[in-house]
Amino acid sequence: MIVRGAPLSAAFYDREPDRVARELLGAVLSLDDGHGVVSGRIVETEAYLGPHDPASHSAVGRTPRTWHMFGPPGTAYVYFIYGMHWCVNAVTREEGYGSAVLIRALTPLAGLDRMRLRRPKARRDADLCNGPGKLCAALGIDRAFDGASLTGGSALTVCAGEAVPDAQVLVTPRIGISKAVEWPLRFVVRGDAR
DNA sequence: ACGCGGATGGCCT
DNA sequence: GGCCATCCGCGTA
Repeated sequence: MIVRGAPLSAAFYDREPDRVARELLGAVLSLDDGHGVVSGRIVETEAYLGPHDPASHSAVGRTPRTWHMFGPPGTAYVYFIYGMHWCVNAVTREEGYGSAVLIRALTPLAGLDRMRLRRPKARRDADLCNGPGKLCAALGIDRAFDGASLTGGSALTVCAGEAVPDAQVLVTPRIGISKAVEWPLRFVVRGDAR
């Protein structure tokens, strides 16, 4: 069975973040930690448009924390939040612009045994990766991957998967933010995330 | 099935 | 000093 195609290219990411967020649904995020591959199908994303988007980290400018959000398209921007969680983004548009897509949920595909070890509190497999902090814990994504390329050549990659038809895509406002709360920039595969 | 609050630490003002 | 692009457990129903 084919669950994973070629890595998505820099050209894929070098477009408007909402477009990339929509098309990232169905793609496969995978991390090879040297013992094997841990991966999941992307089922929830959010677009952060850039410096003019009040909810975007890039709105504060290029600081040490937000540095890699201004990197070239296809870069991983990984940040630490609430004193204990990591979250991973895929940088979009041209280098220096500052837009990205937050990966919010995965359906586990491979390496479930390793995910369970890293997420002992998950009672069901469905709870392994159904949140931005949870999926980073399950895959073992942390500061070490901030600035890594997702387009191949690093241990963390995003590969083509089965396309998700429009009829299965739900668009809603973004979650957990306090600015620009109405903007419809969250993309969810119906019935698959949350 | 909800809603609420505590944990926990780095970063910007 | 205050604010987080969160998660989890506990309370009420």
